[in-house]
Amino acid sequence: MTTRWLSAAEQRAWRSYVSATSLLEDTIDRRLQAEAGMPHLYYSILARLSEAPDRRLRMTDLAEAQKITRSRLTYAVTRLEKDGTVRREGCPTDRRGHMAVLTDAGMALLERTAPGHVETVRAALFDHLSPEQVEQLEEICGTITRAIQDGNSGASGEDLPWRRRSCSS
Amino acid sequence: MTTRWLSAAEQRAWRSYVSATSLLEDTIDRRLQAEAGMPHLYYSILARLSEAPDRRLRMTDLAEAQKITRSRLTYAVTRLEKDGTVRREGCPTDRRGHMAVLTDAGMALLERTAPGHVETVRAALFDHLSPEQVEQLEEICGTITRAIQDGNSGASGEDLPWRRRSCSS
DNA sequence: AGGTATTGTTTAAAACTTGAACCACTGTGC
DNA sequence: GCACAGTGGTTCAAGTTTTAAACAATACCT
Repeated sequence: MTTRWLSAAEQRAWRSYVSATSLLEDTIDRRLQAEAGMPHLYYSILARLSEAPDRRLRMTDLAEAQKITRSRLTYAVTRLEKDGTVRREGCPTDRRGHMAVLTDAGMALLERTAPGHVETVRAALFDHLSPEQVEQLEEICGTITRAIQDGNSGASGEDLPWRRRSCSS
Repeated sequence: MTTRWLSAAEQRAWRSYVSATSLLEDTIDRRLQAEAGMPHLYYSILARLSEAPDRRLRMTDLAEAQKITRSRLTYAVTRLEKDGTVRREGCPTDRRGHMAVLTDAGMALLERTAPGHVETVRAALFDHLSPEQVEQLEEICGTITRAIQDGNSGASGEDLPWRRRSCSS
């Protein structure tokens, strides 16, 4: 079967996408590192916890929500625990389980750094997008997510673990 | 000054963006790791070289194009050289300089793995987007890139180096 | 009970990033 | 010509992160 290469328009869009996302991720990481002392992944773990009922989540659920391996999450939470932003608690209903709990210090850190983070996101995106574009963005990203998740459970059947990590850059 | 939080629509779009981009980057990395034996960054270095005149680029230019530090690029190219996909050559016009050159083996690897890569990108994006959405995506990503690049040279004046890495996840 | 699947951690190795120091060379001003 | 600031690129050591493969403890099923 012969390859269906990208059209010119698709290539332009793809390149634009790759550089924009990588630039933006760098920008966010830099800012978060400076102000919260942690990269985006760790910050987003805290943010996720802050929205969970009782500010706590099972390790496995958290890993799944963040789409990372449990091993990786264990490492991350260990570090966050050292920072004092997260605490582990045993799970009452399942003695194998552990909950990651956002501490008050963690919540305080979020409250202190969220404005800067939002400012970054605004400056990079929303201050320059029309309301229509915001909707378009959501729609497109939703499509991407659905495409990947359907594709994954379908074709290869594989789930976790995964490696995170013209020829379309 | 009080924080301008994200509107509901902006939050939805932002979350959608974050999970889509991270999922997609994972998917691409996994596939490229499996088929080309390298993560996306390295692959994209090869791809970039393949399009340059004479399949070669000055180290600094390459670093700038990829938006990474020279140090990081040195590391990457060293690895690619071990793989045999890139070779270093001295620069004829500036004896300080070095060119990274895509080898025949590197080109062959690209040709062998590009179809799979394109397939990944198609399956995740373009097979599910209308032509209008493709244009919207390009436009939005262009806006992001411009916003970040203008913002960087303006406010803080800083350039390189940078650190690569409710509270908006 | 006995076997199997989950949960989460540990471990050791490998991959990567960073920042600073550094050498070789270039270009500029005097 | 010659100091001298600047550029191009690498090296180095330290630190961070990721991975895969065990592993122990517990739960679930029959």
